[in-house]
Amino acid sequence: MAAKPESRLDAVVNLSKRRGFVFPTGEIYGGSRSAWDYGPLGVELKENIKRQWWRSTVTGRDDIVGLDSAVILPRQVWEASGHVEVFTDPLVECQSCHRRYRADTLEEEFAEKKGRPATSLAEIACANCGTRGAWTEPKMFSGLLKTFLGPVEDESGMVYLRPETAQGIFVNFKNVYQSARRKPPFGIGQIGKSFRNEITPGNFIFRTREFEQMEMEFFVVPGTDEEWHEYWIKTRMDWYTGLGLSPDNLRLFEHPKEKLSHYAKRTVDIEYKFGFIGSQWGELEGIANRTDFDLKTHSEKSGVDLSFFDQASNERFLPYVIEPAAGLTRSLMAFLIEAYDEDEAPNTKGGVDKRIVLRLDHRLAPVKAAVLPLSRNADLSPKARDLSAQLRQSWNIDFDDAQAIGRRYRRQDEIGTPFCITVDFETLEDDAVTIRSRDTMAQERVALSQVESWLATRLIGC
RNA sequence: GCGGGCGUAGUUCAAUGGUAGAACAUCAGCUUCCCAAGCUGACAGUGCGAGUUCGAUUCUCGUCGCCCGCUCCA
Repeated sequence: MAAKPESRLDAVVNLSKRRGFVFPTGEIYGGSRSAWDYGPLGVELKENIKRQWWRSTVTGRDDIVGLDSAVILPRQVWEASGHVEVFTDPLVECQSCHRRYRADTLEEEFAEKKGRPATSLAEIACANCGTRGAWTEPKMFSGLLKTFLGPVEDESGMVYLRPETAQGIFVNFKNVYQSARRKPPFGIGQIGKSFRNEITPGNFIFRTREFEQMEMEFFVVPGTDEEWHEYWIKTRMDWYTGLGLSPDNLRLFEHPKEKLSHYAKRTVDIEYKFGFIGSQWGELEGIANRTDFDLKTHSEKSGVDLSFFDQASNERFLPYVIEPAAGLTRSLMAFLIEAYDEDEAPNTKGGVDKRIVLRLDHRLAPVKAAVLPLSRNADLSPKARDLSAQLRQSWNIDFDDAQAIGRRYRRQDEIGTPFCITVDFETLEDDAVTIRSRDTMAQERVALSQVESWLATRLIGC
């Protein structure tokens, strides 16, 4: 492989394509920049990330339960939540220099500067080229994706694809706390796809129109919200570092007050140093204090009282919400970039070769172990196949008997497989195999009967 | 969406107005083969569409996609 990775990011994109982690969607028809497809290894990695999130955020706790709500919700949900309004901006373009602006922003800025509202856009000059009033007609741009339900494609059947999974949680708030017998502080977690009509998708899988989120809404007693917010910022940060992201590549970004979302009192992003051209850093997760905005607006608009009755104080209250909202596909990208490593390994010619290793946490590795007969051989192959069939009951196991053993090790290194189990000619005599570790390349002789328990103690949490 | 750049096997590159070649990768075979070994062979490409032309991968236009810069980014 003639590799000339200009950056870690490029190297990871290259590897992803080559080894089947991520493919461009609809590639044979020229592709669609809205999304990416996850190949055999990518889907395993993605499932592993989900599993870790679900365990740490839902099933591993006694104060959080799970939910899987629909992608398409009643239209009123998005009208109530404010998304229909906030996601729709009137855009105009300067016909002289082609720069685009939000029409409402232009008017606001004009009013601020002149101390009076503009009579029309014609009065406003382009900040870029100075041309006055050369604006195109304002065009409404909506960040929400639409589709139609029912037999007729008209306004009445128009529905939105969810731009966040959170609203499915809010509208089910009462269902969940009653059926699951919960009271604040408690949370509801959900993993699923969301859709946003991004103007500029890009940076590999970083920004796509179809993406996957891991969101949790944590409902708390008002007044305790700020404390819980801090708790979740720390807890979520620990999750990323616990699965291998270096603290050096992570940072917190506090949203400035004036730029907060329509629902938020305070938002802190966890950012990862992706190495993009320009800003380097990209958001992995936003942790927002959504106050009681959502429950309040849904109570008002639906007519269903979503407040919670507290028997101790004999009062009803609307819980505040702390929301850690993580981008699953973004974290997948971060884990890949973090894990990517090149080191040197001796070759048979007495020199050294570059070795590409994905140093993924064992819990995230798509393949946990590979069973490799030293040689494709009537004695070794069946023995190796039996072993892999046995281990496959517990883990995702690869079997490979093609080409030289050294090459097979390198192939497994490249996809982050923690262990390679080699069945060799001695195995026929001593019923033992060699287990080689990805990170150290060290080998250990283990009895066939002990292989499963040997792996089990090293693959805890997988 | 606008402006600029780019699009040749899986990857990295080459060549040409007369329908493309290499390396590495992949696959098959041989070799008792422990860190990308050797030998033999195989698969495989001009993003897509139209136009000009006797003939287009090459020229032109459109389209799709990628990269950079704007606009947007809950």
